Formats: sequence, structure tokens, C-alpha cells
Amino acid sequence: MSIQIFNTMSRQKEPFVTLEPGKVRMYVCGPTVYNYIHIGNARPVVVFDTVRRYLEYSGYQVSYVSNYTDVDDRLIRASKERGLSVPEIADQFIRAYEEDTDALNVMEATIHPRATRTMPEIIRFISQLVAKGFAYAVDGDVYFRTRKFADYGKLSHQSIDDLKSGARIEIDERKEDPLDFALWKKAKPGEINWSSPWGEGRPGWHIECSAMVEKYLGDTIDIHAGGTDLVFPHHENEIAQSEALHGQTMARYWMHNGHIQINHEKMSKSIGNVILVHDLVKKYDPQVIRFFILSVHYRHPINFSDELLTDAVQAFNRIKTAAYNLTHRLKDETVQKPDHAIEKIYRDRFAEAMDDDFNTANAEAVLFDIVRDANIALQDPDAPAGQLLAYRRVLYELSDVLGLKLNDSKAGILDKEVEALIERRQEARKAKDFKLADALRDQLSEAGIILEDTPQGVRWKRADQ
RNA sequence: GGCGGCAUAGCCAAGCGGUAAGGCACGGGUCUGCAAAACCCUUAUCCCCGGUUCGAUUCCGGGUGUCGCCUCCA
Repeated sequence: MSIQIFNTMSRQKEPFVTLEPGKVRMYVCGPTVYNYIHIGNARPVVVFDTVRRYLEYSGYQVSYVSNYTDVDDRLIRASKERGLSVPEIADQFIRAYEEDTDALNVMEATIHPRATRTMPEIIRFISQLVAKGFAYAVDGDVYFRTRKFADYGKLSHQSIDDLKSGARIEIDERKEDPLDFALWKKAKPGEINWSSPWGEGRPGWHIECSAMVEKYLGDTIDIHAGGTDLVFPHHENEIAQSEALHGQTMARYWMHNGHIQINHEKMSKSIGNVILVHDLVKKYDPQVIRFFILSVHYRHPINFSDELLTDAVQAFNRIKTAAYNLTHRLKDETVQKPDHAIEKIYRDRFAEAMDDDFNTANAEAVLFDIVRDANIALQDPDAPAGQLLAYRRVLYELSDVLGLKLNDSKAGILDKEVEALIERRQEARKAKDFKLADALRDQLSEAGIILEDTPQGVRWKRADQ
């Protein structure tokens, strides 16, 4: 069974066939860097990073391009408000983006282009559209001639007329049609700008993606992805620009993730319920946030709340604890040969889940299957090491495909003092002086060290992990 | 008005023609000196009404509820 991907264009799952065997060209719309990213921004980043990881795990070589929109209205506004230049704001929040996504264990994109550094390609792209009659300049602005692109609306499955009737935009008399959108915007006095054949200005929102896709990946790519709100107008407009110019399919598969909601409401500034990753990671282990995001199929909405995150902490702990307990059990083991048959069982189930349009909820369920089976094996003092090794290895391997780090500092180094206390407690237990033993355990507990007695000796962990 | 998603146990969430994965929480038990971790058991007529079918949570029609997109919001 091959990988099946739900394609927004056809509204159904399709077998994934790449343009070039073994290679995937993938573009994911990135953030506008005028502020810290919120969890809604984080979802596509995590989801499509996981898609990429699974494709690579499946043997594909993936070129993963994701842009930074580093000039637009909001950046200009932030620049005015804060008395900083647009590039200064952009630099600040690109750094912040990198910190946040690092925390979420997101792999670095193959290329992370910035709009302001793709200016020659953007301008050339627009010029060619003008030359072909798909765009026209008016008073320093350049607009795309929507009517001329016959397929306009094919991604969002809307006809031009339907779109027009629902349009809630101001009529701009200079545009030939209300649905025409800006490729180039004339600079207002004092605004950051670039020189172009139409005067000083800056690119419209949609054109940078078309130009970057063309520049870094080619005229047709395999996967183009982003949040569901980008279907219209952003991706629709990208298609119009790119396909009008190149005369060929822009992307073979269009993937869109559902939104995150707060108490079943849209997250938005006006409601005041925006949660920044920057803040959330102070409260929750970023791995838990990632685990939580992946616990729901990517196309469905996710509701966010402290209760749900707290449940996720417990759930993820179950996996981490099992991993840790396996490691502890195997720490003195010299056998190095895992039971491959066991590994295969879970790998197959995992692949089955992920092949089905990246069903990470089911993939996580496979992790829990491993955990349960491993825990049962751990109950058995005579369980073969090869079996335990297999559980441990496959658990780490599959968690890694989901980008979930199980390793932490749990098994760090103990103070000599703490070690001595544990040793004293063991002696007390041997002497059946349980009162002293419990007192020592309490003392350690207050210091944040939790002890667990096992047939293989004392196991310890830190309370905050 | 146009287009679309969702509705499954206390909560979260898979499944999508053959009477329901997984997780969290609750209760009972086992193991343990006591704990912890873990294991076992227990918990669902799948929003409503029709239809198709030998058989529907799963397909079709109609409701109801809910969330979203329709020019710069992931």
C-alpha cells in the first residue's frame, strides 16, 4: 500500500506519486514575521514537519522549502509603532520563530527564503505576467487579471461569480474586476520599497510564494501546504499566477491543516484568546505540545485548553516512562541483538496509519501498543533481552518519525550526596528499618528525586519530568 | 447567499458496510515492607428522522447543533 494523501484540489485521497521517483518537492507557506508565532501558526509547522519526516523515513529525499514573509502591511505597522526598521522587526521574529520551532523539534527547512531577498525573481515574475497579458499596471500598482485565468477558483471550488457575489471588499475603481488582486503595491511616502518597472513599491502577498516555488523547486512541485484558511485566496491566487505564467500544474497535491480553536472559538486578536508558543512552552514541555497537536488528524480542528494539555502531559508521560523503564532494565545488558520480528509488527502498523493520509492519531496509538506490550514484558523477570531491546528500539524509532523526543535528563547524573542517601536507604531496607528508609525517601522526594524499587534495583527520576 | 468541515463513553480521539482502536479521568483487583511504576477487570444501543442493504456508526436524503472559508487570518 502506498501513501495516500488527501488532495484539496480533488477533495479525495489519492495515491502519492512523485514527479521524480524517490524525490519530493515540498513547499509550506511560512509565517509573516511581525510577532511571535501562536499555536495556530505552530500547527502547520509541526504537521508538515511530521509529513516530511515520514516521507524521509519512507525513503524519499525531500526538498522542503518554507518562506518567511518579511515585508507586508503588518510589518510596516509594527515598524512604525516600535520605531524600528522593517528588517529589524523581521530579524527579531525570525530568531524567535527559530527558537520556538526548535523547541517543538521541527527540522530545519532545506531552504528558508525571505521575500525581501527574492526581489529580482518576484519582479521578473510580475513582468512576465504583464507581458503575457495576465497582469496590468495602474498608477504604480500591478494587478492580476483574474478573469483571464480560466481555472480561477478550482482549488476552493468556487466560481468567479459566486466569489464576486460574496465579496465584501471595497470596490477599487482602478481595478478591472473586484477579484483582481495586487501583485505589486506602490510605496506610500516613507515606506520601505524596492525599485521596479512600475516605480517604487513592494510585492503583494501571494506573489512571493509563486516566485520562490519557481526559483527553488520548479514549475511543478509535489506538495504545497498550509493552513486551511489559505485555500482562498492565497493558494488560489498562487495557482493563478504560476499556472498563468508556466502553463502547467503548480502542485500535484495540496494539503491543508485544520485550525486550532480555544474553547471551540476561533483564535483571534479581537477575541483576545491568542496563545503564543513563546508563552506556552514556559508552561508545558514542548514535546507534549507536539504530541498533543499530533493526537488529532491534521485536517480536523483541535480545541486547546489547559485540561486537554494536562491530559496530554499524562499520556505522553506514559510513553516516556516506558522508554525510561526499558532503558533502566537494559542498562547492564550486553546482548545487542533486537528481536526483528517484534519490531516489524509495530513498524507495519505504524506505516499503515501514516500511509493513510498521515493519520498521526493512529500512529500515536501504535506507540501506546508498544508501551503496553513492553510493560507486560517488563513484568516478566525472564523476558529475553532481545525482546526488550526490540521494544525499546522501535519505540524510539517511531517516536522519532513523529518528531517526539523521549530522551531527557531523567537519567542525568546524581549528586554524590543524593547517591549516598539512596545507598543509605537501601541499607535500611535490607535491615528492615522501614521507618528510616521511608524517611530517607521522603527527604529525597522533597529534593525532587522520586525513587522506585524494582527487582533490578532502585530506579530514580526527577519529579519535574 | 455560495462553498466546506465536524457531531462516537465523564473528557480527548481513531474507525467509516459485518454490532466500536488508543489515551486521560473514575471505580475494583494484583504486584510491593509501604509506595511508585506496571498489569488485569469494569465503563458506548456511535445527534435525530427516513431510505438503500441480509446487515449502517460507516452509504443516500432530510433535519438539528456546531465550527470555518468567501482579499492579506496558519
